[in-house]
Amino acid sequence: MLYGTSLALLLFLLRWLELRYIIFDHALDMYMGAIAVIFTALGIWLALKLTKPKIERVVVEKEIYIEKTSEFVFNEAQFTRLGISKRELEVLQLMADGFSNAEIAARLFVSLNTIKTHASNLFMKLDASRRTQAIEKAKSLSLIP
Amino acid sequence: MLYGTSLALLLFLLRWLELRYIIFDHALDMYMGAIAVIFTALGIWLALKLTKPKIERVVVEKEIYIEKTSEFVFNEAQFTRLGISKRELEVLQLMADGFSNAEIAARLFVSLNTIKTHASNLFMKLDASRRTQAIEKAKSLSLIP
DNA sequence: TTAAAAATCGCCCGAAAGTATGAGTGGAAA
DNA sequence: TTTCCACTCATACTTTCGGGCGATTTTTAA
Repeated sequence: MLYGTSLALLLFLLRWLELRYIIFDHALDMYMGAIAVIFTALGIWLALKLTKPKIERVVVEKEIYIEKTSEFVFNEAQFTRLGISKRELEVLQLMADGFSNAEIAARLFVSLNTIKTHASNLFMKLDASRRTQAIEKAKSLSLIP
Repeated sequence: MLYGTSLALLLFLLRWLELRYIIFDHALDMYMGAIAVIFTALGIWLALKLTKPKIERVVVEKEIYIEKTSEFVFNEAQFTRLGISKRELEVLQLMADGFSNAEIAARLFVSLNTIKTHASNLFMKLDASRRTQAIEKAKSLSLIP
């Protein structure tokens, strides 16, 4: 056992000496190699450190539900965009409330024909051909509650 | 002029010689430097080539406002209380969507008269005399969205 | 199987609704 | 002052709606 151990140690020593010799013999090459490795590492490090990260914009759509019970907010933008007049809006409102042209006329103290004209203009502006369509559209545009 | 030119040339020659001497004198250093530069470049190239592109995720929150059509809950109670039939409800829905009787008839593959009958029955049951009124009432009773 | 309910369709007629066109008035802006 | 526009009204005509009535055929449920 002792013999075996010493033999192994000797062998190790020889190996180490051999290695040292090789290293010594090829000192320049090793030096070059070391430099190459080190500077390669430096290059990698530099590249990783100094490259600008590619910015990726992730749009997360956050849905916000508006309570229908929340009080009606009139859409001024659509109102002006469509060029609807105040009087027309009144008529539209009353139409949506289920009044007939005659009833609207009476309520606004104007003639039936006037209401018809307003209605006609409304239909044009709202791109509708029936009062029900106009009401639908107006509601979806938040022109009326 | 000739004199000036030759003087300049001479100066250039001297400079060149001086440079060569320096290079020769420091050949090893230059060599090392070149290796360092080359391997640094190699490292950078390696890093850029072999690493996944750095991606920075920027989360942008976009708020989307959704008209809370909040899960329209059909009012079964009112539906049965008023004795409205399924077919009538269909007609009611299409009326609310702004379709004319003729359009509804075409959509449901029945005659115009049939739609008129359904409409008539609806008006009775909803205690309305106009389709706009019927729609109003139906909406308030949550029979349609 | 049978009665009730629902769905289908027809016809007539008057009342609304909607179209097209023209025109007068008053207030605000240019 | 003139021009523009919202508002008003009218006539004439077409289309759609809605009421009233009756009828047949499915479906559904007792």
